[in-house]
Order: sequence, then C-alpha cells, then structure tokens
Amino acid sequence: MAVARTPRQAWIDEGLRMLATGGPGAVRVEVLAQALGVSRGGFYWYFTNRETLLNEMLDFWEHAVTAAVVEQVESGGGDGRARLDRLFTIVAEFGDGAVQGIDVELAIRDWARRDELVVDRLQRVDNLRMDYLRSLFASFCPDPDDVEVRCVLTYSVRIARHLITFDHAGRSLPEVMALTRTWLLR
Amino acid sequence: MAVARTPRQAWIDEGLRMLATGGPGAVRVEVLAQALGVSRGGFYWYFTNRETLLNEMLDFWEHAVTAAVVEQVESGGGDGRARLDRLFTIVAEFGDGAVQGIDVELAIRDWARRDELVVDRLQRVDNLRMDYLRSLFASFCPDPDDVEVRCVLTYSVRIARHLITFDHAGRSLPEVMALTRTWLLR
Amino acid sequence: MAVARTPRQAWIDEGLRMLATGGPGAVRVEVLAQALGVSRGGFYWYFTNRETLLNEMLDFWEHAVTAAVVEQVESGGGDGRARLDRLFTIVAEFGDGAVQGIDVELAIRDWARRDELVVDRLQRVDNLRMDYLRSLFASFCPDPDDVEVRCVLTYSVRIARHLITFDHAGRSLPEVMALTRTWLLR
Amino acid sequence: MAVARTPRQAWIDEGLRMLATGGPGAVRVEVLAQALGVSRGGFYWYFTNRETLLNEMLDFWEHAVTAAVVEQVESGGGDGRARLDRLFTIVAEFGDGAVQGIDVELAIRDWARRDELVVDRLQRVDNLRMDYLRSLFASFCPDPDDVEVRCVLTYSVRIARHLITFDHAGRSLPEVMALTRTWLLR
DNA sequence: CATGAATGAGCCTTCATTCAT
DNA sequence: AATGAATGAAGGCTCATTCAT
Repeated sequence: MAVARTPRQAWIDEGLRMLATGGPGAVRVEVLAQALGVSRGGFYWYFTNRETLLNEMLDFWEHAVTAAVVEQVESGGGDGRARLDRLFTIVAEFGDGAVQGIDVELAIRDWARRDELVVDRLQRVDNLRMDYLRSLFASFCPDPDDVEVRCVLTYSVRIARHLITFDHAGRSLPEVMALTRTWLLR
Repeated sequence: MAVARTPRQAWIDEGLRMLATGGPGAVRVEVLAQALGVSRGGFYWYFTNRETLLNEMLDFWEHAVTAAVVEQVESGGGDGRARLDRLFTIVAEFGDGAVQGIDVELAIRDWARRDELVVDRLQRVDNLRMDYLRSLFASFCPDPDDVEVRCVLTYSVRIARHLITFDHAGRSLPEVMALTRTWLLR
Repeated sequence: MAVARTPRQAWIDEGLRMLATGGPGAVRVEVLAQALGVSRGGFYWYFTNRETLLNEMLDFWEHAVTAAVVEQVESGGGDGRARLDRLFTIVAEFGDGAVQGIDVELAIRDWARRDELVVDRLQRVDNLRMDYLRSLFASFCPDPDDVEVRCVLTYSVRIARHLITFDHAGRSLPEVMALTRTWLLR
Repeated sequence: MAVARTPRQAWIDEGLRMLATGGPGAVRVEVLAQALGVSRGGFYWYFTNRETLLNEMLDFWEHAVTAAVVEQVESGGGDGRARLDRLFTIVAEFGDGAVQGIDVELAIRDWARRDELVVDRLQRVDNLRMDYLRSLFASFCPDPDDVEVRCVLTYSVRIARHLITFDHAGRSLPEVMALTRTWLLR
C-alpha cells in the first residue's frame, strides 16, 4: 500500500484555509493543488468534484467545532460564572489560522446567506453552542428571559466583533471586550 | 425622495443588488447587462472596468448609508431614549431589497475581511454610526464605559442577528429582539 | 451591425465535416475554432454548448438531405425506370466532402446506434427516401412484395457499399455496381 | 467450446463489448478495469498501452469471426442452396452480446472508415466470407456476374439491415428478410 | 500481479475585456 | 451610446499513463 502523499484531510484543511481567506469561490482546485505541491489532477483521486470537497469541508468543520466547544470549557471545572469567564477568554483568543478559527466560521456564516445546505449545518452548530451558553447563564440567572438576552448578546458580540471596524473612543478592543464581559456577567 | 436614476446609477443599483445576493464575485458584467436589458459591451461606456463599478458601488453605498442614518432618526424629535427606541424600530424593519438593506451591508462586511480598500469605507460608516449611538446613550448614561458597552452590544446585535441561525427556546426572533431592546435601554 | 466573421452556419458545416471524419467525438470546439481561424471562446457566441451544435448539425443535415433527394431526381422527368436510373447515377457519384455526402450519413448512422435522439432523425430520413423509392419501383413492379424487396436491396447497397471492403473477383467497384443496377431494375 | 478465459483475454472480451457499445473511443482503460473489478493500473501489466489492446481486440475479432463463419455452415451438410439457406438463418439470429456479434462488427466497420490499419483486417474478413459466399452461389448460378451481384446484395443486406431504420410498409423486419432471402435464392 | 497515488495533456465552459461598426 | 462578435485567460473535469510499493 502506497503512502498517501497528500492525505484526504490535507485537502480539507487547505480548503478550509482558502475558504477562510476568500470564501467558497476561492476554494479552487488548482490553487489547492499548488498549495499542497501536487498536480491539479491529483485532487480527483480523493474527491469526485469540487462540490464534494466543499461538503466534506463543512462536515469536518461542523464536527470539529461542536466537539471542541464544550470540551475546552468543561475541562476546567468551577461554577457557571467561572466557566463562562473561561469561555470568554478562550473565545477572545481564537486563533485565525486554526481550522476552527473565526475566519472559517465567518466565511461559512456569509456562505450560509446564499446556500440552504450550509444553513442547516450552521444551525446545528449555533443551537448546540447556545444550549450550552443557556445552561451556564441559567446557573446564576433565575429569569429565562434574562438568560436568553444575555446569550444573544454574548453570541452576537462573539461574531460581530470581527466584522465591526470602528475605533473605541480611545479604548483598545481588548479593553472594550473586558468591559463587555463584566457587563454580561453582572 | 428618489433621485432621478441615471443610466450610470442603474448599473450601480443593479450591482449592489447582485452584491447583496452573491457577494462581490457575483457582480458579473454579463449578468448586470442582462438584468438591465442591455448588451454586455454597453457596460464599458460607463465604466473603465469591473473594478471601477465595484468602487463606485462602495462609494454610493457609503454615502447613501451615512446620509440616511441620522436623518431618519432625528426627524422624529424626542429625547435620547425616544430616539434610540425609534432607531431600534427602524433597524428592526430593515428591508432586504433596498440598496441600503442589510444584505448589502453584510456582503460588504464580509468583503472587507479580504479587501483593505473596503475596510476603509466600512470603518467610516461604522464610526459615524457609533458616534451617533454614543451621543444617544450618553444622554441618559453618565458612565462612559457603560455607554461604550451598550453601543458595542447594540451594534453587534444589529449585525449578528442576520448571521445567527439558532432557535430561541420557543421564542420568536421579534420577541427576543424586543427583550434585548428593553435590556439595552434599561 | 457588425458583420459576422464566422456565421453560425460555418460552425455547422465545419462540424459536419468533422463528424464525417471522426464521428461525434471528433467534433471538438477547439478544433472547429482552429479550422475556422477563430478563437475557442468565439464558439459560445453562437451556441450554448457543444451539444447545441451537435443538435443543430443534425437538424441541418436532416433538412438538407430530405430536401435534396427527390428534387434532384424529379427535375429530370421520365418514367419510373428512367428516374430510378438517374437516382442510381446520382447516388453513385455522391461526393465525400459535401455536407450531404455519404460520409456524414455513415457517421450519423453509426451514431444512431448509441443515441436515441439521432435515431429519430434518421428514421424520418430513411422513411422519406424509402417512400420515394417505393413509388418509383411500383411504377413498373405490380407485386408489392417485389417492390419492398427491391427497395430494401437498393437502399442496402447504397449504404453498405461504403462499409464493405472486399475485392470483386477481378471486377472494379463501378462495374459491379452497374451489374447490380441492371439486376435491380430487371 | 469456451476456451479458458485468461485474464488477458478478459480485457479483450470486455474491450470488444465496449467497442460494440460505444465505438473505439469508448474503450477506456478506467471503465474496463472497473468492469473487471480490477484497479486501473493493472491494465498495464498485460498491455503496453491502450493501442496495444485495441490491436489485440482486432486480431482476436478477425480470428474468431473467420474461424466461425465456414465452420458453422459447413457442419450441416447439404447442397449449396441448403447451405446458403442455413447461412441466412444463422446470420439472421446473430446475437448482440457475443463477441462475434453484429454490434462489434458494425463498430469495426465504422472504425475502418478512419483508420487504415483496421481496413486491412476488415478486408481479409470480407474477402474470406465473400469467397465462401461465391462458392455457394456458384453451385447453382452458372453466370459469374450473376453470382457476384447476388453476393454483393446478400452481404449488403446483412450489414445495412442494422443501420437502416425505416418502417416496412406494414411488414415486420423478419417478414421482409424472408422475402429478400427467397428473392436472392431464386 | 496489482494497487494507490499522482501526472499532465486535453477538453468544455465562463467571463472580463476589446474592437469594429 | 451601444451592439454584435471575438479574444484569451482561467477553471473544472476526464483520462491515458507512470511509478513506488
């Protein structure tokens, strides 16, 4: 059995990288191949066509992201507030290059605006994370409405932070995020 | 008041519509021409090339959006809280077809993630709106940190709302938005 | 109005030429373009895709072939035998380069063996010609069975002659064809 | 009697099957391999390249067809007319799936129109069969011209029958063939 | 013997752009 | 001011072939 020089996963990883950089349209077979130091045609050994790769990228992303989320936070123990605090920290440090990075996620979110199939996957991820968020906030917020609002605000900031480009009246972004965190955990 | 739509502007409007629908990559000369019932070549009488159109689309969007924002809210009078309340209502009713609609804005925001020139324009828009938001919140919030946090949260929800896809634990999206509004104006 | 440098029909003619030479698989856009001294992409100004051309080639062939057949023979007058004789002569001289040439026809006949849509067109052509043949033979053959057999034999020779490759025991092909003609008109 | 089918022969058989179905262009290494449940590369252990297979297919076809022709007819005995009658019957029942089937032959005949090397093989087959046909017809036809014409007609019908697509004025194809047979043996 | 993997030429198609009219 | 026509650079996909194991 010959060793795979460019394992299937390598294509997926690279594909997600290009997705993050330029959206689904930028996931081009030729560019992928070049990035992997392989010829264009080699791609078709692993994937029927470009669409297949795109789908597998989404599959992989969904699993990677949902598996990682609770795991990282729960591993540290503590009460709800402590865990939320840790969650904020983790999220704040989101790496850009990582497959689970925010750039991939933003690209997928934008992609979902024009592709129903992407919406499905995104919805599963969003619901899973929100359920977890709710459980954490609920541990110290008695009012369900209050919980829901905090979740929405928390999740919204998490996403929008990378799409908004304003200056913060003399403050740094981390400073503002720290203030926001305090406000939401109040 | 609708400005007389010059032929040139017709291309820009149609371009923004396609941008909203499919991102910058979907702004294709052929499709535009077809939508305007004109031949493909006619495009080049008005614009040097595709990039020129893209730039003018951004220019137009920036002006349209910044002109409209304050105007609509201020025209109604009232104190800061009242104006904020009106702002929330206006934003909540954002039409999708309009050139200033949220779909164009989301497309531009995603676009900005991979194009520096777009970032500049977006930043001007964001700053302008945030300055206005700050002035409104400051009218009844004495603490500047508090103001900043509320602005960030308000603006984040405004954007992220259209990118997030979860169910709201039995509530409708408008219900949750109403709760959020109350929370932020508390 | 700009003059078409390569009118639509030029593509069809050239396409039929390639079909005759190498079958449907040989009708390649690039080769066609090269033969017409035009760039590859120009093809798509006239045709949606390769299949469209293939279909129009078949359409054109069907019309050209059915229009030409009776016309040529009838124009000379005379009784059934005389017309049949003329028909044999015309068919015997079938040019190869002509769009209505036997090479195109043989290619289409082979093509029909693997494409239902081609069969339909071929059937219309075959029936039209056979009806005409029957009318000619019937003018001097009282027995319908006799007529049918002579038609089948005549038509079979017309086609198979170009597919059979044997030597004729010292005779030339024209000699044998002359003998056959006499036999069938006996 | 089926000869033990060597792996090599399996490729040839399968190749002839694809040839019959779709012409030489359809004899693709990948499809062959798949049909044999073998990997694409295995092909190259047996054959230098695709062309080698194509040649061996033709070789095999030539031998199979020439060996079978006389054998089948002669085995029954009888005089010339009886043998011819049997020949007609055998030919009329030509199976399609068999390697010596008419579909392979038609494909090869079409192929010969564009490949000189194929013509040579076809010519040998045609001559062999025609010589045999002549000997049969000569057994009851004193005139050599008459013999030649009958041979040509017989052989032409044999081939063209599968390429012609007309309706027979209310008769079935077998009926017409029976009439033709009688006519030719008259 | 045969496989998994990869190459590279070739084909179809799309699309921004150009150009003569 | 605009059209019909054509160009050429990509990009997706197929397929014969090669090669290490």
